Amino acid sequence: MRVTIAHVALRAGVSKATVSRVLNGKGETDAATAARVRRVVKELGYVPSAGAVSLAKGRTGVVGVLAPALTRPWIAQVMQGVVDSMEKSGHGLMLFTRNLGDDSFRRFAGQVDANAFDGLLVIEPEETVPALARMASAALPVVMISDREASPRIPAVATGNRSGARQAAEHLLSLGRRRPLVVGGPEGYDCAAERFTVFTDTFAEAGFPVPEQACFPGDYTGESGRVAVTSAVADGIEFDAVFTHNDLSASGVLQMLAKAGRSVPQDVAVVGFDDAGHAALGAPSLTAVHRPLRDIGAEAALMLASALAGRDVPDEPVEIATDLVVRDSTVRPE
Amino acid sequence: MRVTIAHVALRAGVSKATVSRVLNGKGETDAATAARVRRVVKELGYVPSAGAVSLAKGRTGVVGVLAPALTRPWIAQVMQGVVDSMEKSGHGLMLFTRNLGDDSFRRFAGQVDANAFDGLLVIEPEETVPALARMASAALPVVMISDREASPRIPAVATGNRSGARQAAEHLLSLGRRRPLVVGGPEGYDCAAERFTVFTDTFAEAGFPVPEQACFPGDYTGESGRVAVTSAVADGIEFDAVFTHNDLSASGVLQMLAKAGRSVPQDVAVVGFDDAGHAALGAPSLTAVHRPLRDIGAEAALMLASALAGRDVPDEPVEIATDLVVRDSTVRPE
DNA sequence: GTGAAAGCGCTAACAA
DNA sequence: TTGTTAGCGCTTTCAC
Repeated sequence: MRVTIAHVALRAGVSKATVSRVLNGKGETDAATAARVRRVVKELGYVPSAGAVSLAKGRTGVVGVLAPALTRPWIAQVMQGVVDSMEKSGHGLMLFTRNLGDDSFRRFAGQVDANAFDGLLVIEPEETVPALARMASAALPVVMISDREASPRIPAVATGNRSGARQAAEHLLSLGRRRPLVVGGPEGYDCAAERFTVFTDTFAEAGFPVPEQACFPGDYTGESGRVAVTSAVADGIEFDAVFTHNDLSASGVLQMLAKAGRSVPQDVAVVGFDDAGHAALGAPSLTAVHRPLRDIGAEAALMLASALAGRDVPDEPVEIATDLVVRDSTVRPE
Repeated sequence: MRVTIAHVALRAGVSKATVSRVLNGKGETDAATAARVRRVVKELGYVPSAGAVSLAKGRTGVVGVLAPALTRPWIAQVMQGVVDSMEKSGHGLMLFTRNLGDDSFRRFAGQVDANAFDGLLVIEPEETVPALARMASAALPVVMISDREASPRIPAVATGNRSGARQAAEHLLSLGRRRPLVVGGPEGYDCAAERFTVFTDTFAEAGFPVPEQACFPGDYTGESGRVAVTSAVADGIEFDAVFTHNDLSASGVLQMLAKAGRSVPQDVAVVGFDDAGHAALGAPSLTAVHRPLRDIGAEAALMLASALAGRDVPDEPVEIATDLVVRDSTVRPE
């Protein structure tokens, strides 16, 4: 049978209250008593029941984390940052993904209603923001990782979609490229929309608007990169650069450019996004917007821990700087 | 203030016990009473407190999941399978990684001692197996995902390290390759050791033992693939094939072979492992042992759910079949 | 400094 | 069929 606080109390010859005090460091306790209690705790291998503690304290020590899906490499990176940071602050983390659609979110919301969490950390909340805002206003600390316009009163860490897209555009412009192809992300994804808008705006401001037929929707897979290049070539669209919204589709682009006989970077310069995994590994290696994903996750978790500790957190979204890592796909080494 | 079962009881004009019965479908309840209770529950938006329920029932509805780290793509895939499957079975999942070393495991073990979980799911337990065995024998259901020799009494799902390594070797042998280079994984990783042993054994059995200098340790990064090829070439080691322990190091290999002027697959055939992400995307695309990672995760979660439901689970490790996906890096399309 | 007692919000015997 | 009474294991007033 489980060792409970009652066993410890009995054996140490004190009351349960005293054991609790010693363990939580609350109130004054006689040094000798405390030592005795601690010895018995060790002898019995007593560990307080997490459930009972949280029922009594009204806090669970657990935060709920909601992510879109773990299979996209950048999210896995962010999550690792979150996990590490949360571990350090001593919080448990219950993981939910929205991989199975609405149902997934309902499960998450159900746990929230069941008071299972002290706080929430949501990655790319998208359409769930209104629901989150409601939870946040019910005195539940919420932090999100998102580039979306900050929702009122939900602290956020921005992932650099805007700054990254601008860096990519400026890099290509500085190389004299004027006619980029853009391979985007899925319709309805904010991150995709932002990267797209900022990139094309930057080109337009420089006097080189990107024509509509040079813009291809994508789905963050290699296939969408291949399709974009194939159809651009087939349609006779002229281009001297390609900006893709992630590294995977950039791979597809490089692959297809090779088949089409366009040399990289001479004929076409290619820039990817995220730099989360294999960007450095291709031939040619891929120039990419690097997002410090682990740091982003860790920062968000830290903010949440702060909020849980009663400290206050920045109102403004915290921007984590991106940087462009230049590799062979835009600048051939001399 | 939170709505509790007492509020519902009061408003419905029944006792808390009746509300509980209606909600849990236990015992007989008058249809009219039940309907009234349900109406009040809806009106008040009552959701039972997860903590209180688990304290009273002695079950938390939560399983602890311990993974090595999320940043390796294959693990992220497995985890997604686990998450999806667990969501369907209605269990919560607390995530821990061993990313921060011993400390991480201690935190996990602490939660176990605190009775925070109904069951445990561990990916690549490695050196933690003895500790897990202890937990398992304390009547806590444990399932692991591992190719390691099954620990006594811990149900396991095997990830196909052995079968995959054999498929890779047989494929290369069938292509007439006789002198493979092997780029392994980190020392001390069981998975690496198994892939290595099975691969070299298969070659040896065919009459072509792999010399020691053709075997390179690695760390699952692209860099280790580059280093292996570079030093093999520098040392004048002859080879007509490379087997790497994951896709990432295969990328490094391909990259370096290109620089060294060896054509793939004519001069050198390359086989990767996992097929978890970008294998299809290189130029040439990579032949790789494909592991159905999502399925592996889902299967393990299913087994755990079975165990939690009191059904019994297979003693023998469940093997999920791997298959070899042949691409351009071993067989040039006609 | 320490103990007794009253909860935290729920479930489960046992009666009625 | 339903209510009453004890807990689940801990924390936290309030006395002493």
